[in-house]
Amino acid sequence: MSENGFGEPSKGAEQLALIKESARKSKGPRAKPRTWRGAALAEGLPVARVLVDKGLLHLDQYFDYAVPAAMDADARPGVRVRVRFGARVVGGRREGGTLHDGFVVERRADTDFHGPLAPLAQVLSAEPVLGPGLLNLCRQVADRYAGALADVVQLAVPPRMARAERDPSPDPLPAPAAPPPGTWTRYATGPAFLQALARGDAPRAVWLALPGPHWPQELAAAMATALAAGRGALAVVPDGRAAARVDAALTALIGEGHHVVLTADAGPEERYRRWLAVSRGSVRAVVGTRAAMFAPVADLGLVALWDDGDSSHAEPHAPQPHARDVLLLRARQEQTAFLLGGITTTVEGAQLVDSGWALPLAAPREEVRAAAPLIRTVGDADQARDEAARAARLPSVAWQVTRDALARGPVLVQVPRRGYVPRLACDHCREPARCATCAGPLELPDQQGSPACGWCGRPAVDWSCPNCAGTRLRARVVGARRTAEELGRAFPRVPVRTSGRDTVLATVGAAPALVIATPGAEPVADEGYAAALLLDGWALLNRPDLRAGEEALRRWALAAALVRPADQGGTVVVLAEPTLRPVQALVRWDPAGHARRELAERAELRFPPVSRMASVTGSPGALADMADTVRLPPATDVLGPVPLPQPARARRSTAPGADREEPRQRLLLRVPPGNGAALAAALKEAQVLRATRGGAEPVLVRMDPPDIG
DNA sequence: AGCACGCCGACT
DNA sequence: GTCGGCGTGCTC
Repeated sequence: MSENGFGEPSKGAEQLALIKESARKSKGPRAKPRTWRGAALAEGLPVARVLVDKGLLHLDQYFDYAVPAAMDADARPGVRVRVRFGARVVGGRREGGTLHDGFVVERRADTDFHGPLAPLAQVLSAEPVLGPGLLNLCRQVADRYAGALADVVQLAVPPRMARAERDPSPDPLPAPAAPPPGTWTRYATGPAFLQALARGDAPRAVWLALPGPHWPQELAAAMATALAAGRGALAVVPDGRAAARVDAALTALIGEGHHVVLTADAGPEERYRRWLAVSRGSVRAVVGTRAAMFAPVADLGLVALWDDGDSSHAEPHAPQPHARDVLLLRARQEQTAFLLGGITTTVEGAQLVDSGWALPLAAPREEVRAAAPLIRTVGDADQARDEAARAARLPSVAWQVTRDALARGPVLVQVPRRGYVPRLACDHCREPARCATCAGPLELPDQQGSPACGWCGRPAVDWSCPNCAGTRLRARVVGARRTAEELGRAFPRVPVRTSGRDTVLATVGAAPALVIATPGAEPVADEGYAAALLLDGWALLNRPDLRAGEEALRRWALAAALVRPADQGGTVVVLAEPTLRPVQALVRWDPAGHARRELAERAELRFPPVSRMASVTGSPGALADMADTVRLPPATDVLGPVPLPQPARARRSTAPGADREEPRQRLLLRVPPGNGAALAAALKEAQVLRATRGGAEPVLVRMDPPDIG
């Protein structure tokens, strides 16, 4: 092995001969590695199989590179490297080619590439960040979503921070003692689930958490039990606030040093430092937000996901994997326990139970009654009878409950987002009002202004409802700030706190206060809220979305779960029709029943998640070409194509020529249960074919699109 | 995707 | 006679 691997004369001559030989087209699948330039190669395993970091489907394969002797020690599987890629052969020389990042996935003695190998340009770091387990997971996620491996790896491996890498990680602590079951005893099968974890088994449960403040401790106890059994544990939660609560609970249970928190607010370097501690096996428990779903926990024994209905669990970057699916893949691949918890249950959660893969983990009825607040509804009929409501935007029940509760503690007011810009609907039939010209939503731009289109800005003159021919408009939602002002005026001696998009409060004290919050930004009250007003009733339910009911129930229940139990006077007033299914589910506090009924309905209508779906988006021509190319599984339904409305985009089209773009259309593909993988594979194959063929316009493929009307 | 090779029209 | 159109094909 030569110290300086490059340019040794005798070897250089040999290489030249090999280059000439290669021009004669060598045969046989196991060619000995040959390389350009006069590099001395690593002696033992001179070939590195490299995943080149280019998110291109038709380059979704490994490339072999020669390992210069000088890089032999560092170029281990999993390390980051830089390689020259895309060079051309001119005469006997390689020219051009740009440097790309990549990962060594394997060291080999030989290659099946029929040609001379380019050498690795550089080993960026000797840290093996993409180990076999993580690589395998990324591969499965890429396949599941018809995406490119490199795209998934980019989501899974954080960017390198050299300083964090230099420092050693702490020595691993011995496993902590198993915690007592605590409030898990409130659930029928709670202790049994923990016992199975303690034995090192892999129980799987869909956990309908009781309302109230205990879920972070319960989640932490499950993790600590897995740790005590000598296994690792991973919990993914929707946001930093939830992560902080589980972190605090875990620290209280087993102290510091056993776990890390992986969230964005730690900053990139600290986050990478913690990630390395996990990757190096120093720490075996992780609490984090979405990206933590890939955390390479050693000997994983439990994966948990909290509130899988929260939209932040859907990764926005290609191929847009959902944390629930990634953790399901991990539970299967790594043979771990699985805990899908929430105040409500999604249809996907209900399906895991329905299929028998997971068991329901729920509390008996009397525990629910002891934990849930009293729910009161105010429907349209009540509001019509209520003169105070018409004058003052809030029904008198809400005023009474608020006044009453403010004597005992804080009151939470859940208001819809969007400040002062209420959208408009037909006063008679409640159909959302749309612009006659562009079908955009009609809005009231300011308090005194006249209604206008939110997309094209045209004023709505002579509006009439296409549904019922009504001519009067009403505000669909009351702006958050306005409600806050009104309530503040009504209770002048009570402090008003607001928590929303820009300023999210984590907690509020036990003293009387009005806490105005948008959905998802509700602070936790130290001793629970005395009452909650849920004011965004039909704004939530009116959305043209398959999940509108589930999502409304989820947001209401999350807010209601912060209120004291009914026997301590906890009351929730929800402004919504009491006959609607999600409203009834809230009143009876039966989110699991709601999810089961939604699931049954989806099954009947052959909607996801019972059937699997993919959407293909592009110009009409490109879609037709894609349809000709793809070899779909036999039982595929092809729905559409339908034109896709282009909201937002139309208003701020900055790209030149954006407006002469063809209208985009969407094709939906639906397969029966069990054919999702075949559909993904077929779409990926067609994408590769089309991209390789050249000249074809790209289309966007998305598995399990979340936004189908 | 980039990037270069390759085979047909209007220019010094 | 050449410069250059972007069709086609490859990237270890």
